[in-house]
Amino acid sequence: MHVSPRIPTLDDVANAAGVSTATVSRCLNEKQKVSPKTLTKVMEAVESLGYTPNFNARAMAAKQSHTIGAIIPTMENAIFARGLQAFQEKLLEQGYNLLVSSSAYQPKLEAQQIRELVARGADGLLLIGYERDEAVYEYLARRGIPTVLAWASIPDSEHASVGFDNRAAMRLLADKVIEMGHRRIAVISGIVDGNDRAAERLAGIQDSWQAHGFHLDDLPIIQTPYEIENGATAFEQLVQADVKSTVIMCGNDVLAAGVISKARDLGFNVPNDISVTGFDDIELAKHVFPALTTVHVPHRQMGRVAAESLMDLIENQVERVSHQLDVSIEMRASLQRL
Amino acid sequence: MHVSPRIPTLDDVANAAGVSTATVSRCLNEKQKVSPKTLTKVMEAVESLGYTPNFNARAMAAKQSHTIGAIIPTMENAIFARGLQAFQEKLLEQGYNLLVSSSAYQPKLEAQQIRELVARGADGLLLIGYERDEAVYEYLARRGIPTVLAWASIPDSEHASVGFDNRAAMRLLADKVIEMGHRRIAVISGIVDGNDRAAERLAGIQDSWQAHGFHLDDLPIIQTPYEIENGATAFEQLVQADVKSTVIMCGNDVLAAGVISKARDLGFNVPNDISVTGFDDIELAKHVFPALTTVHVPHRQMGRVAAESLMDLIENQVERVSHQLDVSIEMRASLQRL
DNA sequence: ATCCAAATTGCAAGCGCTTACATCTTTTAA
DNA sequence: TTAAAAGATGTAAGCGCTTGCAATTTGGAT
Repeated sequence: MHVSPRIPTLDDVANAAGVSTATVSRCLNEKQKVSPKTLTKVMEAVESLGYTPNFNARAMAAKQSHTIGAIIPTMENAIFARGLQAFQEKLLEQGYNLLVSSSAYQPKLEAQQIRELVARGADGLLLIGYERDEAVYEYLARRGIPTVLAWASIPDSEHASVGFDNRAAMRLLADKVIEMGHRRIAVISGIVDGNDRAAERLAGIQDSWQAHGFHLDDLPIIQTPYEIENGATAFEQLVQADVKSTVIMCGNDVLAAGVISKARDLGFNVPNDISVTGFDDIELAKHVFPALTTVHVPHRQMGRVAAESLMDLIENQVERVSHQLDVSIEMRASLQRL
Repeated sequence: MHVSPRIPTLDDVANAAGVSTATVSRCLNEKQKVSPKTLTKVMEAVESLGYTPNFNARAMAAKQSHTIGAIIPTMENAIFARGLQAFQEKLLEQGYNLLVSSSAYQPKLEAQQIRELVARGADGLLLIGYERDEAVYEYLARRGIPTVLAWASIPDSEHASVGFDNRAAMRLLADKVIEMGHRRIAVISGIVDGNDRAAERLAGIQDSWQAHGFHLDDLPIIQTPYEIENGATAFEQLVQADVKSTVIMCGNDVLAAGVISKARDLGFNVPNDISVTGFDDIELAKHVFPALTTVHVPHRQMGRVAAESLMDLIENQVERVSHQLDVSIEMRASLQRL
């Protein structure tokens, strides 16, 4: 179908401009090392030939790709969108490109994609959370790939990280819920297995619950993947199982949105009959009805700081640092004093 | 910081296994051309060295990357998520990888990212919609990059496409709205400029409006970027401008969700006081209250078919084809008979 | 004019892999 | 037993670019 068109190379440009490939390369990468005259000449040739540098060749020769890889658990909902957006913007400022892939919350897939990105020559990596096979970290260390972990705060300081304490944050919210008089809480959590953020959030609720003198056996918990539909289903199960709670605490806003939706379908008035809380404070949280009480996460700041940290690791070879960001409780109508 | 660890190469593996690099390469790519004995030997070496092929080198030598690039207008909301997911799944089945970037609805940025992906050696491209500078298409043609356009049906058949007729679909919905007795419609559209889907959807409403004998001057229209917050704001503007409409037709579900949210805040009962419609039928549509009447788009099918078409273009060098998929109107509670 | 440092350029060696082609082994069939 | 076919492996030439180093030019300063 295609007539295999000849794609212009550095050589072509060099010939057209009557200089060596080295000079052309310099025009493209270190303009200041080239005389203005030559620069013009070369750029004209580039222009008229429609030359675009071959990325693979460039990365191979230069041994760096100016590319950062990020692997996020999902693109299906907006959880990571804003943070990643900020991350990318910051990277672009520094002349780096971002390659994103999604692991669908599957550690195996994530490991595979890490290798893929490294094989593609990523100069650095952004990973979500800290819980993963030790072999993965070893691999990264062996290859010397600067990596920052985000969306979580890391217990040990073995890795660079930018995030917040999911456990403490959720505990804060749970404390507030209990303070407001709630004594029958049900939890709809994300799948805890292989997801440290979900696990910590759940633990935060449990911490609070126990600290207030309650027994873990009296805390109903459903785990389900982060999807709006699953939040709805989980709530329905709770109702069918005749669990009487005054508040549903959800592992994130997406689940909470599902709960609110289903609750209304089933004739519950939120928050009069039952309160609901979320986590993340994604855009949706303000727009469900009633507006969602949730934990506000500084997504954009996290993305920005993560980018800066990573740049530091890569370019300045600085030591790993961990940034712990502050979160806050966003009180909205979905949570009512009992 | 890093001690620049030595990363194993094909050569290392070859030495370790006592064979030539060519043989190792064959073990990795065309096992059947190698004796079982050598294969084992080589694979062991690969294993013990922790070898991972260098993607850039491979792509350069083989002149193909087994990588497909996709540029979508936004990752911020779920509009493209499901379709892209299906697209990727299909690609993986065929041994291809997907590189995604987002153009933020900016044609300039899209053009730049197209070059970027091509420079990275993408074997093919998935683009959204058809409206773009002719120069871009020329560039693609010149480089011989197989491309399929999705989420729209293409008027001419110059390009391969997989999508649906946004205009006809929206017109169908508008017809229904008018049939249900609505005579005062207000439109909250996406930004039409540089977005053919948005433009066609708007045109679809106008088609219907005029076909029913109304005058375009009597059809209030607000254009705003696809964000939930913007839908809310736009509705507020409509109210403040004292536009009395019985239904708000939105360019997509995200805008509609914002409208529903703001309408409630302002004391409107949807759909009793005012009806709302969307487009896309993303997951959220079922879960807002009242559930959103919208145009159902077969996202997953579109993704799958797009992948198949692209594979065909690339591997079988078949001619371009256009697939037009069927959409349907999803009647839900947000639209009420007048 | 003359010389030297600084500024420009070119040369050529890779970067890590694939693959056409040549070479060497093994198998098969007469 | 032997020659030809088939199978397995090796050789080496790139793929398109960057970059250390050498060669050349330029621009003062003397």
